Amino acid sequence: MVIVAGPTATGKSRLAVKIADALSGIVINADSQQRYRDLPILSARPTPADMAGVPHKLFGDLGPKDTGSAAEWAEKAAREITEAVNAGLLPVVVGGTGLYLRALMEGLINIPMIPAEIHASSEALLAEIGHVAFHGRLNERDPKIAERLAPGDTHRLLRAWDVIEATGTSLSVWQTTPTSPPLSATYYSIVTVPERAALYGACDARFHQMVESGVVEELRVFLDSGGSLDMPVMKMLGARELASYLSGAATLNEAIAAAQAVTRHYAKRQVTWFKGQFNASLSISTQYSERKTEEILSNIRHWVLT
RNA sequence: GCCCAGGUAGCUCAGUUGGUAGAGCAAGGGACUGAAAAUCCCUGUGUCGGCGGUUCGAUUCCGUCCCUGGGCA
Repeated sequence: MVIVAGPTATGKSRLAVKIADALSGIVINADSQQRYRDLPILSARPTPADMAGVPHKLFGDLGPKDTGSAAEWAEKAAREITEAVNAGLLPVVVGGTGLYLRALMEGLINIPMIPAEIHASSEALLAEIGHVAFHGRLNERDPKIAERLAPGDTHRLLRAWDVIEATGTSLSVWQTTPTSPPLSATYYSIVTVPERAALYGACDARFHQMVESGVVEELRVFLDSGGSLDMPVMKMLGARELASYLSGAATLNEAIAAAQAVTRHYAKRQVTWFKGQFNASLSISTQYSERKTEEILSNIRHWVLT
């Protein structure tokens, strides 16, 4: 299968469609936020026109209150991939969520599901005693993992606590167990990493484009029809910023500038991830553009043959 | 032309009772093993508007000039 990865706003979706179109494939989403059914403009989900007759999977499979996870996604993706291959189609997985791609390509450590009550009590404890004390407690239970975690690192602290509570074994021990991917496959992976100024320019321009396409109205309608700020969808970049405009706390221009800034920050984090955590078959050092299509396709064809 | 208030980091500003300066944001680097568009960690030299003067020493005091905003003519 083919993987198209890279930071946001680099033209991954268009490239994926080109590849799928040329090599009779289907596109499978590996972007955590584009899985949400709501707010398609804000998540930069491909429009029906963008999809250009190519089948697209795992776009919009989550409701606004759902929380996805890398492992759960990887299993779904593995099913879609198997199905596609059985139908004689080339799976083209596209997205910027690095952890999702890792879960698919390498697998995650095989820890049993944490019971919801345990996670809830971990959260309650953290809320009650605060980060520093919580980190201290973790250090008593599981010093090996605690020393690697910053006291402010909410998610990882909770995860480590959940794991020791639910399994009695340190997450650091679990992390030494071998991982295995949900399916065995070979990958041709492409990563788009443009030079910084171009990347940021693209982020800014794309958010501007979203405004022209009606994101503000999209969010207004969502919030007016039962959506609220504490739902998991609202971690979409720009959601809070635009909401503060809608509530009158900021001007539109301020909201746009703030949303562009968080988008840039995210893109930067992605660059760091793909640089350090992802080993690509082909790295493209600019935005994707139509002119590169032939070269990329011939690389893929060559890979298929070998 | 006159009178105020300013001119300090990319931006908004603090500050130094004279010993060459620091916050927020921006920016840069990094981490990442079932919330990942999440969650974190690290990084602050800049002719303190220009030129003179006083002083051992001036970003700080004095003079002058330039620039910006406001007011009066």
